[in-house]
Amino acid sequence: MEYALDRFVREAHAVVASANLVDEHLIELVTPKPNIPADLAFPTFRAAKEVGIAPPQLAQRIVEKAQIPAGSLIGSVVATGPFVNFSLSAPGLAAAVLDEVERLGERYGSDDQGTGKTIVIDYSSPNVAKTMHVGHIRSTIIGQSLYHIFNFLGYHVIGDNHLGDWGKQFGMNIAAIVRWGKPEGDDEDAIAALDKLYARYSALVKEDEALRAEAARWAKRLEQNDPEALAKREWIAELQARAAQPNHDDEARAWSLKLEQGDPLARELWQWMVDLTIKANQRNYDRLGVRFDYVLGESFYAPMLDALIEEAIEKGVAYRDEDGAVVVDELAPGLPTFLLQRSDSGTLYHTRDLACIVYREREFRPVKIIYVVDTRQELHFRQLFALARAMGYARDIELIHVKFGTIFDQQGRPLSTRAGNIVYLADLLDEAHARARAVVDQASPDLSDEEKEAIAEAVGIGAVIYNDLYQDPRRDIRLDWERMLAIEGNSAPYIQYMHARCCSILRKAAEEGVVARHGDATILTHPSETAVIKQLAKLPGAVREAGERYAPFVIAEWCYETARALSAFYRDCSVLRAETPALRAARLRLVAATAQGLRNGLALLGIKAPERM
RNA sequence: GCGGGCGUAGCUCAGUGGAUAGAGCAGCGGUCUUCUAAACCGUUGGUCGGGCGUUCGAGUCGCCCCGCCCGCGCCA
Repeated sequence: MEYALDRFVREAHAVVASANLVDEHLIELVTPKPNIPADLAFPTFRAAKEVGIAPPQLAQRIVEKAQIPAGSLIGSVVATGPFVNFSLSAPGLAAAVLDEVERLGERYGSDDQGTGKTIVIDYSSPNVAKTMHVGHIRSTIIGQSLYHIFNFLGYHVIGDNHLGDWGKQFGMNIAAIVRWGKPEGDDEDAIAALDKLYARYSALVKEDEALRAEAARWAKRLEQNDPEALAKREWIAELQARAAQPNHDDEARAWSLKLEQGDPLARELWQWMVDLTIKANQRNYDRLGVRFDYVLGESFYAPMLDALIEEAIEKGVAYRDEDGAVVVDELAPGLPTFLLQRSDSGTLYHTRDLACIVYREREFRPVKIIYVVDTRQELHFRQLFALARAMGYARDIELIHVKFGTIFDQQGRPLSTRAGNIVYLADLLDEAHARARAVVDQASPDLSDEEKEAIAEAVGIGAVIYNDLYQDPRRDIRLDWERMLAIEGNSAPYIQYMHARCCSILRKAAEEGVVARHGDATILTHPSETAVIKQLAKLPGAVREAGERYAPFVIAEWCYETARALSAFYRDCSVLRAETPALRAARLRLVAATAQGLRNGLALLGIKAPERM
């Protein structure tokens, strides 16, 4: 699709080309820094070298030969040293952009580049039988935003919540339930109880590990004829005997195997946990505006695994070692080996993820599969992608791991039940809501309680979402409530507030019976007006860039810049008390368009835009 | 040891080969009888971790160091 700025770039390109001084392939246009009074620039350095004249001379000659066609969006072309600087025609841009926004409405900024193509996004993917905590928020929020962005770019997007509902962790859960009994209570309570059981069981596993490690240490000292060890011979033998007994880890692994093999009790407990978790998570998803097209957990792929393991062996990318484990050796230089099957015949997550790729390829024929997963799993995905390719799968699919950093507590420690520093997602959202509510109560006491609640929810949740989307997600982050729930400065509430101000103006205009529809946009030439219009014009490009970079923060940045531009306009240009009725009408169109643009941008982030705050 | 990531203002971060490196927070000083003060204005604050190189031009690309984080076959 060609938007106003696309046309501007095309026209500028044509102007340079038509001077017949430089080759097409040497024409690269760049966006100047904000302090340069231009909207597009052609740096002539490389072309000048090719042509054999000094850059400033070349720039000068291009400008001399430049012919701006009638109706062009180019307002002026000047040579500034070695640069050819193009400026937009403010009236022309205003007319074009407002027209586009009004014509496309909530589709303004969308594109058709993805038409007919499918993208699968794998996001959120919490573990079953665990309460969702802040650690799950990043994948959920980034994934949902990417869903909106690619959808807006015209792709058919499939969102899949790849639940962690299989594997040894369920062996642990089941073993714990068998040992200590099935928790009672409602969904959330039962899951909280399961969290505790799991922690209790892992502690035992850790103890076992310590025991085996100690036994091994003494065995080694014994081998080396260490005097102390020799003296404690009997005690060591007893220690080794204890360590050699099947322990909690073995028990868990056995239960996970039983689960895979369809043991009725294991299946029943597993199903109970899955249902429980899906129900409990739904409330978080509803609050965050997160929706999935599929919820296919790891268990879904279980029936495919045996055949795939055989296939991997037949194709020579894997082999069964002497213990019976199926091993995949270096698929590429420096890529560590990994397993597809345990020596006790249980499967592993690589196996299930491989099956998942095969399934998605067959069912959805996507052009991309995007995994929104913690950066710590980088190696896993490199191995997985290499394996899929080595087996001949996903030849025409781009496999993409969108990585993000880990959340640590304020002291920089990992979040863990043992450290007791877990922050649950629901608690975070509640706190965000409460803080926003306090501000609403103070700022807008006249609103109904119902309206205040809705605003507090939109603003509080918006703040949380924005906090995860406003920057490049690769860095690790420290849990900081003040920052996560920020409602000032570069934050969702600021953007929402500017949107609400637009709505307020439009509401008052409607009350006064002012009609905006036929306002002449070409009279919007005040610098603050032009700045807002230029921002609006940038949305389509921001959406494309966000897609190319898998980076919602590009949209967040656009929203913030737009809100700031609106703020300056709000300060400099009165709408309802504009100097003339024509100006008032034109500004009303601009305000309506800005509100629309902000709504669209926020929607791509998954953030609501209340009309009042 | 090998692999990945990060390092830009006191703090959190933009800056994807171009012109004088930008925001927010925090600090300091101002602005509500005027379309919502969740706002606005002014101001303080930088050896872009260090070095060498490539280039007309490097925060950005390459190499080498330094620091921090993460990962590396029977967990996910």
